[in-house]
Amino acid sequence: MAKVGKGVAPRASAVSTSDQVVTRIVRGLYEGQYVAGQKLVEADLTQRFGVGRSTVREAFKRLEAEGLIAVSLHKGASIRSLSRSDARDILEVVETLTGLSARLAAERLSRPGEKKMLRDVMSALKTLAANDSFEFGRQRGRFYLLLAQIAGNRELVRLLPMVQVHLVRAQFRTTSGLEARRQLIEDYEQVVAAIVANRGVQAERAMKRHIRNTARTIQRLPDGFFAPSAE
Amino acid sequence: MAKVGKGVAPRASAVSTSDQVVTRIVRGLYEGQYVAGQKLVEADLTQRFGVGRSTVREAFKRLEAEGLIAVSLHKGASIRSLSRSDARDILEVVETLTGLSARLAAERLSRPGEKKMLRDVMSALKTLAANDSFEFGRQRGRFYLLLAQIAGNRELVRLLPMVQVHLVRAQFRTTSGLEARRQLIEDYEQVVAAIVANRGVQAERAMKRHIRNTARTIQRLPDGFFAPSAE
DNA sequence: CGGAAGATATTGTCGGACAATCCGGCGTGA
DNA sequence: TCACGCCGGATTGTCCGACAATATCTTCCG
Repeated sequence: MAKVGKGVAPRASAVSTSDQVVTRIVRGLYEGQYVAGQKLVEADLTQRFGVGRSTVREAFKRLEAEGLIAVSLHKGASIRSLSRSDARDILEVVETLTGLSARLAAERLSRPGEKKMLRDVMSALKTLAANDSFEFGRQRGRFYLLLAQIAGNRELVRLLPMVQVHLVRAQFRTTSGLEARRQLIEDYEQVVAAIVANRGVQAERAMKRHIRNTARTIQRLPDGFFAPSAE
Repeated sequence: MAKVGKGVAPRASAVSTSDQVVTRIVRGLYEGQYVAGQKLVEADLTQRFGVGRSTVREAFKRLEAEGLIAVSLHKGASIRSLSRSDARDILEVVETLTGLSARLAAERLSRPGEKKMLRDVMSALKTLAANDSFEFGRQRGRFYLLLAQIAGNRELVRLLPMVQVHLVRAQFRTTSGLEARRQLIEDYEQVVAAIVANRGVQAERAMKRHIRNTARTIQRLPDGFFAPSAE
């Protein structure tokens, strides 16, 4: 064991530079800084972030594996843009994964702090609903992550953020009006109520219903919102 | 990984060198060439594969995002080894995803060639059951991929191979005796039967039951097969 | 025998180099 | 005018070497 010496500095640098690049790009996505389909030029990012090209390329590899960007040989990286069927496919998967999350969370809710965390996230959502769109999106992501954590399934924690809720959100963020947010919070309330009552099946059903409603709303959008179908 | 689509394959060279490295490492996993927990040293792989270090590092990034290896800062990459709860978590997720796959495949089975493909994969599995363990595993992966394709959900096609069935298989391959393979084929037969009969719910139930059985078998293994729990 | 100081190995990141490939513009011919 | 093919710049894919930061091994001393 290494000499611990004085006050252990909070290891802020437990993240590699390429991870930081990933974070910054994802944040840019959330902030609407990138448009679906937009190209990401290596030289551009190396300069903007002040890092080497290898670092940017490693970040690209990870973002590609996570489905946030598309990289084609000799043509470079671009923000992935979804066709109508892509959106449908993704939301079908999200439906089952978040459903599983909700069910397991209800079945395994045990530690006392967890109920409080749920309440906190919900109240934060309510506060933000009228305000900033960006922070509301972040908080929403935190809600899903919290469910996965309460569910006690690390694979869900790993997979859920990777499932491109980012992207769906980024591409269709413009549509989430104030009324939609009220509906969303109402849906979440039902899910949370079922979870704290340890009713797994009910929580799963409520969550799936919510995702299906979201999917229906998105599918009603005109073609202009989607990339041309790849089939 | 790819190479399953239509007959026309004009993109023979649509793979970058780092993708080839990924493929070779995954193949090595299937072949039992790597042990869970084993370290992957960059210099070693650069020499063995005759590629540059950046290429190997990019391959690592992707393998890490897919959950096949674990990379920690300044300590390098190693084949991910699963604790008992990791295995449980992964199989819970696999259960819902393959269940969804089976249900959608049953609901959307339409093109006539698909029934034939299902039959072909099944007969190939039966042929291989008594023989090579490696090829059997490959064919098994092809079965799941085929279901996702028939389901017509590209996100499933993208996610399923990433869900580390590889790893579960690599780590617990030794346990899959001949009797287990017969049982597996029987389970698959039921799934296929439900799919060609367009009975979605039934197909999903059969598939989930199969995965649960697999999980139960794995959980019965002694502690020595697992990495020490990370909680 | 334990543990600390030093030596060695490995990784993280940068910068440069070069070939392969893509893309946009230009000229030519119909 | 339009189609087509060629050309040159821009961008990517990959390799190499360099160096600092960190981890791991070795050795020596009390």
